[in-house]
Amino acid sequence: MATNDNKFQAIIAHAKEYGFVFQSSEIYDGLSAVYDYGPWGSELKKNIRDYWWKSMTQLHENIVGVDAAIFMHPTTWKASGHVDNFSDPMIDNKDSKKRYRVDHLIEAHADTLPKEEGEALLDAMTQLEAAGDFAGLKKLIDDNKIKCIVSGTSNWTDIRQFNLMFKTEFGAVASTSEEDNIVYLRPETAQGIFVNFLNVQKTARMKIPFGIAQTGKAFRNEIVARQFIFRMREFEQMEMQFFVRPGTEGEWYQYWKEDRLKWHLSLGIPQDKFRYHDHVKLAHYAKEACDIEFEFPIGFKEVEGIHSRSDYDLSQHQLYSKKKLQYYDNDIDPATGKPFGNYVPYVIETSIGLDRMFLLILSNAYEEETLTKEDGSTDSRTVLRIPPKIAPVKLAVLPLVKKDGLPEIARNIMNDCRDEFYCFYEEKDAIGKRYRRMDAIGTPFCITVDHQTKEDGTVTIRYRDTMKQERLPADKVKELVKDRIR
RNA sequence: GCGGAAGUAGCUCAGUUGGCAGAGCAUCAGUUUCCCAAACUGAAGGCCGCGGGUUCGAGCCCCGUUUUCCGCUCCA
Repeated sequence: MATNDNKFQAIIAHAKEYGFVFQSSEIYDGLSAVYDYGPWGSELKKNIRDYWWKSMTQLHENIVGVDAAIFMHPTTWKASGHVDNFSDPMIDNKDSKKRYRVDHLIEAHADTLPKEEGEALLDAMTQLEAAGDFAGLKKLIDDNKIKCIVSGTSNWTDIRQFNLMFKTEFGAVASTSEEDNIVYLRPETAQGIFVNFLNVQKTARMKIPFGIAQTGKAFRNEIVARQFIFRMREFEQMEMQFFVRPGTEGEWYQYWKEDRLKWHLSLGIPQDKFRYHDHVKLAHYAKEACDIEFEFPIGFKEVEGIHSRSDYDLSQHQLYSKKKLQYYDNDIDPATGKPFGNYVPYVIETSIGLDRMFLLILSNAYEEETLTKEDGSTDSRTVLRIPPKIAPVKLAVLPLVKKDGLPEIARNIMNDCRDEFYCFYEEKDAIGKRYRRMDAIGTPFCITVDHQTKEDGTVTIRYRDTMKQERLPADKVKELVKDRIR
């Protein structure tokens, strides 16, 4: 475990040193649990996103995309349950360090009292809650001598609001009734899909079963921040909501559970680094749920969730918006011989954290390799074995020396290739050093232009993973790289 | 949120009893160099985390604060 911790620290240091991930606002001592992506990090992140997007939309005829706004009508979050379920006052016991929801704490105490006293206590709590009177609630806890079940003491902190969602004000001019103006930064992207369900279904003429994909930022006001980009206040999700006929959700859940793991394996990540974690405790709307977990240096952790969400979300929006969110199914039900007719579709969700996927790729790619040289001495190199198709830089073009016309030839090759994939040109320092620098950012291919190039038009191609070299005609380079990054 | 440890150049670190701010690597400019972190010359790079105190004098001692790391807690 100690070595794995070291590996995690090494990956974080490497990510910073080579321009993948920086702490946000670092010159102001940072902002907790917020990170920025640097030159190679933003390229890698974009490539992961593009690969996911393409495999979802372009390669599935029955999945289309949307790009919904981060701001949504506040009622969205009442319908989804985020406002009521995740904005409760919290209190900590100073002795046991145990944190409670205030209402749970008081309700538990009320259960131990005679019926009338208990109800009186709950009435008092409800009134104070409605008034937002935290001091009053604290006094209620003190007056009733409510104790922590762990420590058995009444040594409580002040009551604080637990805010899952970031709040901000909508409109340039402050309103007199501030509640009217509150909007939230979305805590998940899924709701942008649900509220657009009919828009997408009608305009793209989709027939069930079909899916809607979306990538985008989401925001959660969590309490503490650790574990680098694994858990962030601002993060990016890649979600797909798949709408199915009620009764078929079980088979589609199974389908997506398997299909999503195949996607991960298609990037060449070893299967034994993954496992499913089936949820035993389900959310009230869920029928089935599982996580795909990856073995990070900090242990097996969730990367992606597959959830069978029933018709909960669409039904909730139907209820709150008073708009029908139903689908007319023309297919014939073999049981009745008539069309299936109108219904609220069931939903299978696949939801993957882009930042976690980024960390997965980095964790799997990072290696400190010990090499034995020809003379028997040992050397080390740090290499990122990023799958070529998502590597930030695909090809480095290197003149062996920066004279004798070699840079000009290299520039021509570079210009020929840069339209097709990301290329990097460098003529500084010895060739070995340049190879190692490319290893450190995960560039899968380097070609070197030397004096022989001037005679027969061939260059050396050097492979990142094996460090092997071979010669090939310069005009074959583009096709070779294109083939390897498919 | 609680407890512990640490913040000196981009990175890794040294800094004597409290007395001129240092090294290696990396960076940049050159010279040299025909295939795996080569050599040489030169340059640049610092509010010693921040604020206060003690002192003739603080990177070093004292207090506070902040950030990071480790452990616990939390994580719909």
